[in-house]
Amino acid sequence: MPNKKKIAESAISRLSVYLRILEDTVAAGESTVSSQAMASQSGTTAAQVRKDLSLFGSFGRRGLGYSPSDLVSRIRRILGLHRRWKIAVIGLGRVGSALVEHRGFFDRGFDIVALFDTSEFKVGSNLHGLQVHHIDEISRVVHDKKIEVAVLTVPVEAVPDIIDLIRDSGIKGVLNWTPARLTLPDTIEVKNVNMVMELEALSFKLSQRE
Amino acid sequence: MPNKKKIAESAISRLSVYLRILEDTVAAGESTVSSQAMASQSGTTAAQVRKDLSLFGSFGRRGLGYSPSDLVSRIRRILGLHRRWKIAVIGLGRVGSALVEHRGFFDRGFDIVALFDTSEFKVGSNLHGLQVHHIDEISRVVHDKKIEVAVLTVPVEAVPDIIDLIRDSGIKGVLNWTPARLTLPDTIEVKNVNMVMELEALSFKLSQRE
DNA sequence: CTAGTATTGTGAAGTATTTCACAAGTAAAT
DNA sequence: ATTTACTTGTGAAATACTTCACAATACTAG
Ligand SMILES: NC(=O)c1ccc[n+]([C@@H]2O[C@H](COP(=O)([O-])OP(=O)(O)OC[C@H]3O[C@@H](n4cnc5c(N)ncnc54)[C@H](O)[C@@H]3O)[C@@H](O)[C@H]2O)c1
Ligand SMILES: NC(=O)c1ccc[n+]([C@@H]2O[C@H](COP(=O)([O-])OP(=O)(O)OC[C@H]3O[C@@H](n4cnc5c(N)ncnc54)[C@H](O)[C@@H]3O)[C@@H](O)[C@H]2O)c1
Repeated sequence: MPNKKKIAESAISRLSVYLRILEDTVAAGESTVSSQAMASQSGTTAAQVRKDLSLFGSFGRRGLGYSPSDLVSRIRRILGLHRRWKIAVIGLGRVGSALVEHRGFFDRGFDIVALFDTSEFKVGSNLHGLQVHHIDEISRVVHDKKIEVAVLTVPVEAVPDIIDLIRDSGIKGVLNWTPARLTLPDTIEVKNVNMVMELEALSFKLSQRE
Repeated sequence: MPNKKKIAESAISRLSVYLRILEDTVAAGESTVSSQAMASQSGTTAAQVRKDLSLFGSFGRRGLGYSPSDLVSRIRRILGLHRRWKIAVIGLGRVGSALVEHRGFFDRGFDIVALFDTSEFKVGSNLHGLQVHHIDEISRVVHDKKIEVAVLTVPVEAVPDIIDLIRDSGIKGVLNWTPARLTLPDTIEVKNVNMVMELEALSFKLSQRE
């Protein structure tokens, strides 16, 4: 909440990386860590690390370095991870159900608390201890459970059918697994996970090598 | 192969987006498309579209626009998609098997042709018509089948056990689903898919809103 | 043939991001 | 006390990326 200065996307993803490194550093019992140490473990430069941190404050001590445990809480707070987030998964096919069963999200502060589908075989059933709701109930459930983020893992063809429901559900952010380009108001943050685009970027880089 | 000029990562992912839009344009039977039309469908600006394309050549006609079908083949070739790619999946758990059964990769030029695991229940069995090999066979299979890319979907704890095998297997690129930071020579391209980092970026943006 | 409208390709200008480089702070050794 | 070895924080410089703006080209209408 201090400043609404524009922060680069790239700086944010580096902070995520630093956070993991620092958690390892804390676990290893180290009491200080230098920007150089963070840089070499994250594949960037010491100057970049210091600049990234300095966007949010002065967290280190000259001559000494940073306190890993202090920095962990600083970065958690910067990234909004000092609280837990409630997530809904929409579409419980192969990807959706893999996500629901994955404990890695819970471990990092993200609680999957509601599931939605349309299939008559799935609605009403239980998955990993959670009841599957019909997508038409999304507004009510999002409101009741105070859900903020939806992970969208429906077939791309289903997107037009549900985009309005999502828009009006009160959801604040979407992690979109479908290859569709979602049209949502910019009051809703959208992040896309697109495996094919990643493979295409690999293809480009490998092709360039000749 | 024309120029090895450095091309921004961001430009490449936009080209992937343009490609999808152009395929739709072709399917809709349009015979021309303007940079403005591509821009509005992809959420960028007409100048950006033209600049991105001009990094690789002059593909349009002044006053007229571009030929969608011509541009599709141009971009396919730029991205290295004028040929098919052979992919191996390493780790056939929830995520790995979801990927294997997904036809979206095949549809866009990526053939999953080999599977690896260590579990005695999986090695030797069949998945989606493919035999599961033991990871120790990776070098032989990669060589025999001329595989270039591996998708890594093993538990993060297994990464140290297999990183050397991957390094020496002849694989040219890795799509890494694990949260581990892979240490591979830079003759091997690595792309990371990290769901938690995406959620953290969402968390940051939603937190900034207050 | 001319006027009017559309649209590309691209240097130049404008922003954004990364890297440099150094003053300033810390501690240990002597 | 002074020297030496480290290390941060941050303006300034360098690089990278995006946007601007306009000459060049194409077509249609009159
Ligand atoms: N499987 C993969 O490896 C993979 C990889 C990358 C991207 N994706 C994308 O992820 C998405 C899901 O893929 P999948 O393989 O899990 O698909 P899937 O077909 O296995 O599952 C889709 C699920 O969505 C449900 N569904 C259908 N219409 C719905 C609606 N209107 N509302 C709510 N739920 C609905 C279905 O009942 C089903 O349970 C697709 O868009 C796919 O392109 C998949
Ligand atoms: N499940 C998810 O939603 C999800 C989401 C994001 C990232 N991930 C990551 O993807 C990876 C896989 O996740 P998952 O949920 O599919 O795990 P999983 O436990 O379901 O499957 C892992 C598979 O890897 C195999 N394996 C173990 N050691 C191996 C080795 N040395 N060589 C080859 N195969 C080996 C196992 O036999 C198993 O089949 C993990 O690193 C996880 O953090 C998973």
